[in-house]
Amino acid sequence: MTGIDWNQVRERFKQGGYALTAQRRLVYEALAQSGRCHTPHTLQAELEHLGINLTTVYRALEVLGELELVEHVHSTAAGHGYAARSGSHVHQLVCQSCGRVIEFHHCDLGPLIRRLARKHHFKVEHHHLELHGVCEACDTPQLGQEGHQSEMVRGSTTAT
Amino acid sequence: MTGIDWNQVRERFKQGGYALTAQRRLVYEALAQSGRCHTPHTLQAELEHLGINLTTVYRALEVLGELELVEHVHSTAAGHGYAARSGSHVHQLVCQSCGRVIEFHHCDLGPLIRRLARKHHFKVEHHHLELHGVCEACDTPQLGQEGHQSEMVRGSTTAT
DNA sequence: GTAAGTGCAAAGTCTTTGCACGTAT
DNA sequence: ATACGTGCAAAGACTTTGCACTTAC
Repeated sequence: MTGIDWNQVRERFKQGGYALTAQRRLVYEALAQSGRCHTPHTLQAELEHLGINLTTVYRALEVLGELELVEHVHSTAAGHGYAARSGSHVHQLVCQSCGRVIEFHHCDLGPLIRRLARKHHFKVEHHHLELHGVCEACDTPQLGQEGHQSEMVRGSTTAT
Repeated sequence: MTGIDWNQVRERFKQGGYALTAQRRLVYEALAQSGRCHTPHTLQAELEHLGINLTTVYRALEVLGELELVEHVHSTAAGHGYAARSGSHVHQLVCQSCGRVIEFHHCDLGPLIRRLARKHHFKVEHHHLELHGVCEACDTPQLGQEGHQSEMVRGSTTAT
């Protein structure tokens, strides 16, 4: 259940002029394989045993963001974080309970955008759409314990 | 060009159990009359001459947010900030150049949300939509200098 | 009159930066 | 071989908290 196209990732790094280091690969892998959103902190915690520094995680996320391999998510419940992204025009369904992220591409906002642009003489350049709610697993108690409960949500409970 | 319904604001405070103090009124007024998004920092700068503390601005914004009088905006260009909001289901057109915020209410996302909900068995509870671009004034150089160029954008250039 | 709000200063968080060492190309 | 990347520690930016004083209701 890996699903990461490393050749494509490698290519993306090359054309961006960045080196594909072990750390950057690990950060991306952790994000992509979890299928959830993470904060720099939770990613670092997950990669702790590999000796990866928090600073490195921040820097890796910055590079990955520039290469459009990860996306900033404003997950309201769990604070903000990052999630792996698959394309250039992507939106997310974010589970407020476990942080799971499901991407979708067709938002059908064209008509709305054209209407608003005309009405307000506003040149819309891009948009950000996020849907928040509860995923199937979290909505079904019996399925709820399917392993990795949100690292992210736990992580944000720093010192209550 | 005031347009603030103080009776409604007063009522909102009352039903929320908060006191409508001079400071809270000033913070809301500054936000609403500017029609732009601001950070706590820029708001405080604007209210500096009235002796309003940064801490107070933070606390006022928290209360105003709870009363749904202000909204958190993830304005990509200028960082994140707050903007006055008029209702309970609002979206924003944010000018990346001057921070101007234009609200709109009809997003027509119903069909999309139902489709995604069905497909992914996801219970969508709320959504966040923000459109970013360039407003008429900023797109028309001659009109560009219509007074208050973004306090916010300037503000974020803290120490370069 | 009393509970709630404010200002100030201090303490936390979260992020970024400088520098010497390590490593991918 | 060399420019780019990493780890560590320290600095910076942003936000929250404690406490005495003030104010709205």
